[in-house]
Amino acid sequence: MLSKKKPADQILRLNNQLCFALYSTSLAMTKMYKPMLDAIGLTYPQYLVMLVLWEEDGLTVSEIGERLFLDSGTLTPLLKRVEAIGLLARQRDTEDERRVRVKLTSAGNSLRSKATDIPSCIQDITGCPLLKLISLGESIKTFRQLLMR
Amino acid sequence: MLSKKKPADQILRLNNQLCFALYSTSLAMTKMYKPMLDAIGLTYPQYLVMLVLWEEDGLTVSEIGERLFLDSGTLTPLLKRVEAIGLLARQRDTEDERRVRVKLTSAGNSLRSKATDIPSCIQDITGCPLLKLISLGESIKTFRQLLMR
DNA sequence: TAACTTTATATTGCACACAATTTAATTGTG
DNA sequence: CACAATTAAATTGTGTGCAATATAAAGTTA
Repeated sequence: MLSKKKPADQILRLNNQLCFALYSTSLAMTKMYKPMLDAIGLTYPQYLVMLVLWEEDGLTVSEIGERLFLDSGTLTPLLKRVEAIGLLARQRDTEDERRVRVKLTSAGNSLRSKATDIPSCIQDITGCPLLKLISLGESIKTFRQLLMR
Repeated sequence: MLSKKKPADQILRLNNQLCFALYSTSLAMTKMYKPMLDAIGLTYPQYLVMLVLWEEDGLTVSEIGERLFLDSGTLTPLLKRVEAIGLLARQRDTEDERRVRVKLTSAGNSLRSKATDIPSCIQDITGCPLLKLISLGESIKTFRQLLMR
């Protein structure tokens, strides 16, 4: 009968599985997106910000951060770059001068139609059935909830 | 009856699911690891390099890169930092001077025992059954294979 | 209302990721 | 053997992530 405790080798390999699987697959996903995002002039995190604003425009920096789980140290310079390419405008909230509201420009709104084609490419490239992709996404999000408790 | 084509809203939200689930969960995982890795003085990518070397010591930079899916632009400075804290040594291969072999120091080897405790913390923190974690890891790795074809 | 606390964003510094280029060593070819 | 082509790392430059700190506005309290 085998020992109940696994040797360090196995434990460290097991560890390898989930955390490294997430890490490496996330990077691989970003690489797969890159050619498509290059075509519309965005990086992946910038694309995420646009997705958020396409869902709800005029959010503050921290509201965007809540949705993407990113803080101002990441978002402020990122938003400035997206502003520099003309897709959004940042302006202090007149109600509360501490807040900065982020609004899409017309160019930012127009870009949405070009981005619509991107998602289906995951299916094309991976050949993975839609339901499988959805199911995997749900499992990962459930796990994220557990991690962030 | 509903239209077969989903509106852009839904498509862009769906897209949100898998790619953003991976991205945000990977970052959440790294944050969860941070206190444990701080205790042994490593960042998460540095920890990955140590995992690789604990499995097989004396690899070249590109061999480490193949296992982690990282290139020299990422690894060279990272390895220099880990070398600076005394866990490994980088030396040109005498057979082929283009290659740099990375070998653990005794401190690097000793650290292994301290790292053994880390993996089980995922189970403790998430309260997720081991088999579920393994299964999720396998699904993600399968998907990674499809992405990297 | 002046002093203190909290809140929202910005800044700074460090460590990745990665594309693109450079440097140096090795291999392949005539 | 000379020389072009290939290979392995290193370097450079840009863009994240994030901790820690700074700044400034709003809210709170004595």
